[in-house]
Amino acid sequence: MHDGQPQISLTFPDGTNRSFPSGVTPADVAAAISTSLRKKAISAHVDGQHWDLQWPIDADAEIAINTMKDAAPALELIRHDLAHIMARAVQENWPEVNVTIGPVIDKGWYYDFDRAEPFTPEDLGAIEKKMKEIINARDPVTTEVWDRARAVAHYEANDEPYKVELVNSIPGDEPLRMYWHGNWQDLCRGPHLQHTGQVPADSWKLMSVAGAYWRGDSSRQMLQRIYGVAFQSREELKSYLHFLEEAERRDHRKLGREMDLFHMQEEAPGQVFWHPDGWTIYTTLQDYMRRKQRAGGYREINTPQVVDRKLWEASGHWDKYQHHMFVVEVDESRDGEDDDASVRNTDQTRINALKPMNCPCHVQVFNQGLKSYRDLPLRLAEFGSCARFEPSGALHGIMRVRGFTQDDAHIFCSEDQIQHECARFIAFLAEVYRELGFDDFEIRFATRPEKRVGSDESWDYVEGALEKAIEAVGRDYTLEPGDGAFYGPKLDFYLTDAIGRVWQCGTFQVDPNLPERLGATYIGADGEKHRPYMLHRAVLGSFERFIGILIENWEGKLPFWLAPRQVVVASITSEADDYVQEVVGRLQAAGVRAESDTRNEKINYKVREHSVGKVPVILACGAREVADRSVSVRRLGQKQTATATLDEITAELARSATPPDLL
RNA sequence: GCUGCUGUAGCUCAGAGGUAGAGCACUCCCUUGGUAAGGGAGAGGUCGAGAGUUCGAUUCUCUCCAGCAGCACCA
Repeated sequence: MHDGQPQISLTFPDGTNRSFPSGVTPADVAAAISTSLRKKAISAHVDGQHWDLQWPIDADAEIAINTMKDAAPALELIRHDLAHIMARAVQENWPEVNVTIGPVIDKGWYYDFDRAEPFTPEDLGAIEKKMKEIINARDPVTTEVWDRARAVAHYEANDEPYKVELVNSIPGDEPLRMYWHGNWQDLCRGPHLQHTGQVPADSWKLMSVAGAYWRGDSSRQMLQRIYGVAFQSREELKSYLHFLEEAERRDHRKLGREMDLFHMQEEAPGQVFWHPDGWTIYTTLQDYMRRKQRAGGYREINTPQVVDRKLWEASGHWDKYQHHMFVVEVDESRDGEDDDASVRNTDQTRINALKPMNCPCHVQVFNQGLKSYRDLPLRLAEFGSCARFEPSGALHGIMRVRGFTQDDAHIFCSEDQIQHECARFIAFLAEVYRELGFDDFEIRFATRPEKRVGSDESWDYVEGALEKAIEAVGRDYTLEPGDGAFYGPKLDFYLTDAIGRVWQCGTFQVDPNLPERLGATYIGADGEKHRPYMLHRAVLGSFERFIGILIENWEGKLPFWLAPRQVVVASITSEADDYVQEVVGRLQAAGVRAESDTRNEKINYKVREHSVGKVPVILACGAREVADRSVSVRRLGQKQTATATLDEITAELARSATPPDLL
């Protein structure tokens, strides 16, 4: 900085500005304000861009200096520096390991390595130890801009092929930036902290190691990815680890087994064996949806499971979706007496597929008989059982399965009815979610993708209709440009569960394509044939997945009307056994799912067992209750008990057992 | 599908080259007990499937199946 150097003007968040020599760094700027700010500074925002304290500024700009009090940049820097510190620790422990990339992600970071042997949990411990040494060393972080040839030469000399590929893939007009932590060097966009000691020593943790493809491409090298989480304080780390434990406690696979709701087994991977209590939840939910849909103007239908390939060829699924379909070959020449599959007559083999979706079948229903514009909108609903051959690694409990049932419906309508049907659907979905205990949901609006069919005018119209529909019901949405289906835009509906996790359940998709492929038409007021639009829509998504979400949301303690076992009436002494049976009979007659427990066990034992089993209400009966025809009421999660007369409790529980739409 | 890990009693898990063990659950007996586990006894397993090495495999090797984590997938 000498006299005569060009000056630039920097504007601070409070609106004041000061002049500095061109090439000034945020570190200099902070120092010019105060020595304490220079010490506390971690990075800056220059014209909104996250800026390293060491990077020069050479034009007028708005500047804000960040300290650890600015949570967003602080977390980004901490996590990003930890990624580098981890990579350095790995290479110091195992110099032969190749480094690749290590970005910041939600809650932490990861770094991908190429190493012949897998990292073990013990290795993670060794890496953490080394990382702590690096942090304690308070190594200064320095940076330089290199030219491409130097960077390539450097990485070729150091035998780092992934870095060479990265350098070559960075656009030519972007500067290549090198960073050093002590002697360790990495190619990095930055920014970074000023020295490794600025990373909090005890608010991060290495979590796991797993495989990941180089550059996310399943045809390329599988690398080893180490995940870490990091926060600004130890308390935040602890509360995150607590959240993970909470999620584990709620795991529907564990609760499903403990509550005896369902099981799965090797012979039918990705498919659910529902037990009586689980099926009670399922049918209660399905009965509810059936009533809601009937009241909402839908007509329920049912269509075949096994359908000839001809229909799938016509719908386009055979081309685009075949690898996800269960294909069934049937030898039509067999007469049913020959059970030897090896004597199949291939000339007469007919190829069918289990339906992965209901839409083509629904068009078949629409296509029967001539439809008039007066029939529109025609809302056809089906609890459609579908089979999809999901990749084995994608399966997850009852949440991601190969056999499932959707609360599916297709609305056949004219173009000018789309907006109204969309608004009507959002209101319908909001009511269902609210009644099921999810008060809030989020809408994401996915618009036209690069690869698509249909004219721009048609996309303009349909996207406009959806947007107006969302506004008409007074909802916010987030835009996801380019994420729509190839045939039309869609809305996806996300709900948030009790511990803040977000689940996509509902969907609403506009489709002019399938009616065209399958030749759906209706006669308009003008007497001519017209092509209907088809609106694919679901509220729950699939029953299997939604029940999984319900179990995890409520930690198995479902609302009374959905609880499979609502009441257990337990005897305290065997002298109350007859009375217990009478109480159970009264409750069952009132529509409550009640059962008795007159086993030869103490009341403590029974209370514990049914509490663990998540039964919402336990009614205990001993000599006193028999004498005055009452029950002792204990509710799940409450320690104290209350006494109620048999009449009172029957009326109250009958009301609690009533589904929300019938109250 | 890919990488890694795992598969032993209904559940949770221990174990070792010489044909297996705990706790809970289950059955029976004693106990009639007032709100989260009363006491005793008993029964229960082709150690995921197949092949190989070995005198001998549930244990070691290979293949397959399934599960778990992540990645990829979720027109």
